[in-house]
Amino acid sequence: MKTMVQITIIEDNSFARTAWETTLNSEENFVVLGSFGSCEEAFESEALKKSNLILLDINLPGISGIEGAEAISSLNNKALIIMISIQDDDKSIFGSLQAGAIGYLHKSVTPEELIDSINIALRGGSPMTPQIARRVLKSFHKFKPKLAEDNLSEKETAILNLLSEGKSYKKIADEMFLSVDGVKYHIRSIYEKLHVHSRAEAVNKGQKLRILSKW
Amino acid sequence: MKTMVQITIIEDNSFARTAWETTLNSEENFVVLGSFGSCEEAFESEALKKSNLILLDINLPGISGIEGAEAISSLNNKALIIMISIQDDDKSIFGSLQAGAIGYLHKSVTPEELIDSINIALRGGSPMTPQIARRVLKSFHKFKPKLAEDNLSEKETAILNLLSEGKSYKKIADEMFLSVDGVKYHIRSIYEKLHVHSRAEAVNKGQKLRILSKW
DNA sequence: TTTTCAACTACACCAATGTGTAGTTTTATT
DNA sequence: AATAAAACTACACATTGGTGTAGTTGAAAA
Repeated sequence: MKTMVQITIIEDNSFARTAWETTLNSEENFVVLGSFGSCEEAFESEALKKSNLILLDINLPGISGIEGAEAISSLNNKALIIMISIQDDDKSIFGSLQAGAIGYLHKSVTPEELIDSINIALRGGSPMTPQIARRVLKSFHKFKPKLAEDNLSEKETAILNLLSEGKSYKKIADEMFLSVDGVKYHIRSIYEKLHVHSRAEAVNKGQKLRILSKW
Repeated sequence: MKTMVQITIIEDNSFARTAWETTLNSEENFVVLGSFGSCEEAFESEALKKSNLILLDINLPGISGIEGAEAISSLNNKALIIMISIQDDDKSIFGSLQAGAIGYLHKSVTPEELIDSINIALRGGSPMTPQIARRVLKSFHKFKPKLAEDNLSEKETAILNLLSEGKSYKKIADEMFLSVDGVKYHIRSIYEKLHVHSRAEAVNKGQKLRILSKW
């Protein structure tokens, strides 16, 4: 017997659940180990631990799909988690991805698409609709303020980076060949441009606006 | 005449360039407005400004594809930029996405895949290979340290979030029904766990480890 | 040339921060 | 019940940080 892909389904709508179950079971190398209407039920069985792929609905009674994904990935971090949702708001999408999901499908997937998606996941890919992909990519785009004046200058960006490393005014001054008050001068403008009043806030905003590098 | 999709190609390998050009021109609703061997050349022409889609190689002589993407998206932010690359390192991928690209293809794409990808982009999607998608999604996953001890407790996480908002010890103490020294007590452990010695560093690390929310 | 402005330097001052040390209460372990 | 660890509270103190105000300089705009 070939190596089977062992799948768990968690979805509260029983029609959808059984539909997927039969679709997947009719594939040669797929077995549905368990299908549940809630995370709570799933956790009582052994299916989760043995599965190498989990289809997880976002909208579940009790423990939500996102919370579930988090729990599952700490229980069995080898399992690939694919979320299936009717929502496509930022919270659902990014929450899921942060929780460890590697794919995000819309509930309207056809059986063929579902099977393709699972195969993509097994091959190391990330199945998702192009629209979701765009949402995700957008979150990487650099923030472009309307007015050029709102942009930090090169010097200011450099100082913000040093601030983010926790360096004191003195150290920054030394590194940038400025007086301590010169550093303060620039920091004043940084704070003004970012509308903040402390290093911590500035660093936070710098990250969110992708002024500070993230990788 | 139907509305044409106006395309610019920037790719230094002339074989690839002309191959794509002919592929795309043979499509009914695509026109290649210009194809160039470097960003410098492209910027001298009007093609870029008129295009609504740009295929951009990453490895270019002179101005790199990433720098080019940045320049192009500030010149013409309606244009959809699809990167085409043989590299798949983090710097290339995330640099491109940050620069404003909405898709990322491997150079080995077939003509059919290229056309499909362009259509996906035009429909508001983000064409990319499943493997690239996985890389991108991975960057969202929460950091999971080996030892549970290294994890911040719920209270610590809450405090770190307040720190990131620039709140003073006093304010945090009030909000969390603790004494100022109680807050300090927790901050000591936060700093110890994150190996930092200041708010700014802690916020920075918190963001990088995805302890602080990014959206 | 005069004016303007950005880029500094300088000083002052209080609030906030980081850290050492120590004591108390609560919670979990044995 | 005894003990240990975690979760605080408390105090002290040097350092750093944020901000107001003001003066200098050099380069660009009028």
